[in-house]
Amino acid sequence: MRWSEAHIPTLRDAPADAEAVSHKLLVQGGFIRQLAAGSYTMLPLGQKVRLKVEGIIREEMNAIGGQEMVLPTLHPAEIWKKSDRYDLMGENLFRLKDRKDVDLVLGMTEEEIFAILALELFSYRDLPQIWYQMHTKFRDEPRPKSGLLRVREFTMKDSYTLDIDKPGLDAGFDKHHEAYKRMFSRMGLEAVDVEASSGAMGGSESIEFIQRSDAGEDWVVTCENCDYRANIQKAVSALPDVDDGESGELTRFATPGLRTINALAEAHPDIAGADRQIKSLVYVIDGEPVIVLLRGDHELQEQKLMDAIGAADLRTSLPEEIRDLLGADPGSLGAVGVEGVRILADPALEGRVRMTTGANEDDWHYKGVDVSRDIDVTQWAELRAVTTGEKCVKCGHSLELWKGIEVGHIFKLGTKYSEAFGAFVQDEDGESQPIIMGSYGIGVERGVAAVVEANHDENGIIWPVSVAPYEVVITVVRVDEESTRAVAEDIYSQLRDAGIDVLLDDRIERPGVKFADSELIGIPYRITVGPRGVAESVVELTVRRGLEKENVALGEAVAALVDGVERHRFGI
RNA sequence: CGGGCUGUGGCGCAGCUUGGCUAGCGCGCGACGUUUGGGACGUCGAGGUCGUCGGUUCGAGUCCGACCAGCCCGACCA
Repeated sequence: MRWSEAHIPTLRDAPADAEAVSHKLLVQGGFIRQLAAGSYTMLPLGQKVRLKVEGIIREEMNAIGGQEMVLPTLHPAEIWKKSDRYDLMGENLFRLKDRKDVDLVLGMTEEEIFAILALELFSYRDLPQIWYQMHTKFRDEPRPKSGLLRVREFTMKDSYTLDIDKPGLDAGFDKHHEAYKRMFSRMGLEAVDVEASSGAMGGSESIEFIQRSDAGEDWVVTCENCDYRANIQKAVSALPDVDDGESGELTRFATPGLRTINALAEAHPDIAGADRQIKSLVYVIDGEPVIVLLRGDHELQEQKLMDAIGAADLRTSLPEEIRDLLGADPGSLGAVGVEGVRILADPALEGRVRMTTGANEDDWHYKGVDVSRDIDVTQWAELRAVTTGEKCVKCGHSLELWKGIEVGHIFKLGTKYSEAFGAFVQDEDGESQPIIMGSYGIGVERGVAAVVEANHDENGIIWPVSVAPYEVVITVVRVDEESTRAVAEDIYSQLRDAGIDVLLDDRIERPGVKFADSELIGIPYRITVGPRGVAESVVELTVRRGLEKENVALGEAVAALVDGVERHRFGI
């Protein structure tokens, strides 16, 4: 492409409120434009990158036997009602009506539709299958943000495995796991695979791929020593053993004005250090009140609570609801003797004695609480949030907490959707079995943004060759100079003939502008052709990463570029 | 949904407190000329329903109200 004929609207002034670097650089470089909150145009440059990312994903999906198709994004609401997700997905699901007043939704993921396609499978002999598409997904996000990192309309590669049994599912899952590692590495990411919560998708095992970045929204826990890594929504840690001594007598005592864990701990350090208190929280989960118990110095990880109950919706209780339920205000709450309410407790409380907790009467607490004796725990579940420095459950070394971008997520779904839609096949014995599904997603544009977050410097983007909009830019220093121009044109056609994706900067601009623009938009190789070099039969080769320059003899330039590009085209 | 902020040529902003007549600045854009190995300069020029609606006023970009949109901080996801 000739730059003079291309639409590459670079901007010198960045959007002032662009928080994420990728957002700023993609806008400045003329890759994307915002239309509305969470709605972006891919300009020619952006679309080229997107297509390259899709190409990598497609190659790796096909390599594991994936078959690409395209499903509708406009779905009858009825289908979503059938899988129960019409309600489950809440406000995030875009809903609309057609002219006949029929309820429709815009697809936010497509387990349902693929399960319906699976109705055409009848025998275990038809399995396994890996089906996928790359298509638009719609999500009415409460808060789109950070440019392409969190949007309402985006391209997702979503694939689904269909298997007759658990080993089949495991195999399909592992294939995806490996394919995902290759994809991310090929596009220039160092995404880490971590244990994750399955959330609203349903399913058992799940792994997220997280690219370390402060622009991200996910917190990841990793061990400094071993291979333990998990999303904070799932992460666990080892706690030092506690010796409370002998169980004692349950006793009420007055605590006027002491409404917080800290206040109580300060007033009664002997019996009520934060780690000797029971923190009692009241939530409303899917409409039902639930009491959540944690050690006083621990914080609740809400996703764990959702997962423990298999809940779709969660909120903290209102003060008046709490008063109706327990008869006291927050600050004096507890679960001792409470009946008829679901009580979840964190394992850090298991077996603890001589604990302190609220007595469900304002300004009164209990001491000498023996958890197993005094509290009727309905369900024990990992609920607390891991913090930095706690110890790894696998090896005992310290855990680190860091922030990243979720670029991919793979789930073992099970039979939820096949059962809902009746996707059964006959097994070897002629028995009808629900197809076991797995579901695997990658956000394409988010991937593009993550690449930029991970590959840039103060001058702009540094695209890996594998996803660069152009692999080489030829910067013509003096377009008006006949001989210079002729040399540039010659290199241009040679590179094109060699199959290189090349951009010829033939704009009538000063050199400084061209250098700056080529660095901003991040083309990995630049060949500078100017009268000075041409006079000596050399051109200047610049590698974007590091901006190191060297003069290359005219006759060798094309070969050097082709070699460089081809060595990095399939990943760095 | 709660909290904070913003809306003025394509982009980035000033003007608003203290209404006043032709609404400015930088970048970008067009023409001409001089320039051209790191974001040039001169001259001329094009381009704006001041987010929308309503109100106050002789007069509203400026004051008041409602609404809309966008951004940022908190609860969700590729």
